[in-house]
Amino acid sequence: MDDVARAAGVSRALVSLVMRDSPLVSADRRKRVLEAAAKLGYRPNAMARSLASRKTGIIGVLLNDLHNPFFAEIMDGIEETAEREGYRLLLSTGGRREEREETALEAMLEFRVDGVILLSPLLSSSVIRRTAETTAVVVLSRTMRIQDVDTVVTDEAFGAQLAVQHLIALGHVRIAHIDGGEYPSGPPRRRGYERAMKAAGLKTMVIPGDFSENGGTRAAERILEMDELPTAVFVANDLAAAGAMARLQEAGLRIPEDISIVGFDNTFLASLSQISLTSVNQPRQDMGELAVRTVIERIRGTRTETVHHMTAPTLVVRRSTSHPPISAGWEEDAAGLA
Amino acid sequence: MDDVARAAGVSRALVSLVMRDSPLVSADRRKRVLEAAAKLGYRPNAMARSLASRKTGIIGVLLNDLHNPFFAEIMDGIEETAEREGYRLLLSTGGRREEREETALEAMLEFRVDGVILLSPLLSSSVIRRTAETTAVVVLSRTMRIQDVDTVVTDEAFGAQLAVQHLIALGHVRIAHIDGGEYPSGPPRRRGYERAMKAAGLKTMVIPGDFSENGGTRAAERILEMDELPTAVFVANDLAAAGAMARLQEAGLRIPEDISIVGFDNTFLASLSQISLTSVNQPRQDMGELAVRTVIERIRGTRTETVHHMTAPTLVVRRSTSHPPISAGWEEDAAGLA
DNA sequence: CTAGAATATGGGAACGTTCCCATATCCGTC
DNA sequence: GACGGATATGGGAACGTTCCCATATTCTAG
Repeated sequence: MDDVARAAGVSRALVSLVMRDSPLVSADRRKRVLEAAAKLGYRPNAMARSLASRKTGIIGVLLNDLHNPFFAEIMDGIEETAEREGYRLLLSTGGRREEREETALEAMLEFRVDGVILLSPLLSSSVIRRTAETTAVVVLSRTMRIQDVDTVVTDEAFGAQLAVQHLIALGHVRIAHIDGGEYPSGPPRRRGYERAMKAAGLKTMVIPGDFSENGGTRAAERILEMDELPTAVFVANDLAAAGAMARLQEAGLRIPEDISIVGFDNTFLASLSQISLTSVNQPRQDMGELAVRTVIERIRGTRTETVHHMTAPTLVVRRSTSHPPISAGWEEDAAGLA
Repeated sequence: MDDVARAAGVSRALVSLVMRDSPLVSADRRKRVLEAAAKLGYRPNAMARSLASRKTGIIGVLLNDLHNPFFAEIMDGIEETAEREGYRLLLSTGGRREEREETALEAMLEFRVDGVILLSPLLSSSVIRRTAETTAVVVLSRTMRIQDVDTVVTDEAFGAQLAVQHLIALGHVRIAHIDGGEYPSGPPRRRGYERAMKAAGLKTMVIPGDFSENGGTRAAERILEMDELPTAVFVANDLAAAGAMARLQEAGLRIPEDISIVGFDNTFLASLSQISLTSVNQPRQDMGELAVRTVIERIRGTRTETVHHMTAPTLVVRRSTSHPPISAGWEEDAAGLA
């Protein structure tokens, strides 16, 4: 910077003003400075800048898992909004291990990021709460809701209700649920299923599962052993739904003629033509955008009370759902199909 | 830091030594400093540290596309190796647009990262070459090979040959190729196919395509119009292969009984039980590791000549390939099967 | 013309570290 | 019991910016 100032015949302070394109500098000088900078290949040092200005203009994003396409779409929303608001992003990954997440968070804080967005963190809420005392923090997760920390969550139970209501509207009565176990998202999705079934006066059938393809396959086997098969299955996520579909088809059932399937998350998987799965969609991009806005409000001090945002999912209907089979024996439906 | 020094009754320099856990400080003082730091909630400022030490210990990674699971696995390798070597990562995404990639790269350079890894960059090679003049740069890409810049690439043509040789070994003779068009990876994969077919004295059949599911579907339609169907198809990537499979099955062909399919990239897709696709696998994690090692060599100055690493793919065989149908009429194969 | 405001520029002290060198302390040795 | 050599500690100048305030210059109006 000194060199540039010398080459342009001005002071360091003026170069600084030009580089931050302040309006206070005359066109003449600005041009001279820019030319000198270009000739010398000068590039401002972001470290020094942040040190002197006591802010970095950086929002740290802690991703727990790069493999999950779910986060990629959230990142789209985050990136776009951050760019528009003039913030830079510092991504970091926790590799699905709490301990590594902690190190990664610590590293971000050492960089004095202005704010942090935690995507489905594994971190304990005490660590998160402590961090939030000194830095702007937003937790974006499917369910976690931490007192005194801003959050953006999805109304998972509502999503599950949408799925079940869709099946009921098609005429289904025997609707099973392959659940997601005790992972954070499992319980709310199960709860939504139970609530919608009860509201319609139907009997619930919950088959334990997890969020893996294999879990779906195993649960499908338990369904095949049942005396009277369900005509529809709501599965806790798309991957398990794909596993269940494969197993049911292998047993000779046609989808959706013999049995309808609904998934959750509307991942890339659901859109594949081999699978074409009706699925609950979360507004991922919007969630990312909301997270950025929320953290920026904190950074700028525009808002000081804690806020909990909740986004509503929608249902994307594909070829894996239709009316129940006539042989299932409900007169109304049979009539409806004729 | 001053506060910590005061609280521990030592000098700032000593605190600095303790924080970098230098062996020169006595156990007694070290303990006092650490206690004071903990009590005051002191966290070293990474910006100031880098500024003063003139190095950041950071390797920047420019990802062009978070959605592509391909990169997630490369990142696994990169993360693990970087951690082991004591480097931190600064991730950034280019969102598949050259101009945004350029901004992102510029931002990293402003942070004075010690080195940069570019994953399948869209950047022009002149920009990359210019960057490499001042900073350690490694380009990890499927094909791009830039003069004077270190690269890690996959031998894509070799992968294609593996696929074709596998089909030939199974007894196939009429083997078609749905290609990837002019995207960087299209030509080398096509070339590998052609080379392997010619080496076996077989006639090539190339159907133009792209890397999308739809492209695969359309190409499959062209195959269905052929007078004599091929008994096997090698598709330029998994996604297009899935599209082609769906269309061929819809036309009543069984896979692999009537027609065998091979994909490329061995993505998550290929492993799904609905698809179970034989596919060419790239050693992604190793590629990530290699990229980190290569850039570190440059940073440390252990090596000054340019190096081009090439990694060899392997073939993962699944249920989408088997012997050609007997009705295809090649005596030897029929005999072999009997 | 000139006072006073507005506009541009420059000077120097931060920012929170590391690094180099100087100094203080402690050993064992002859 | 002084002497060299380790071993620990401290002091102060970097690092490359921004920020605050002072000063120089230009403009405007009376």
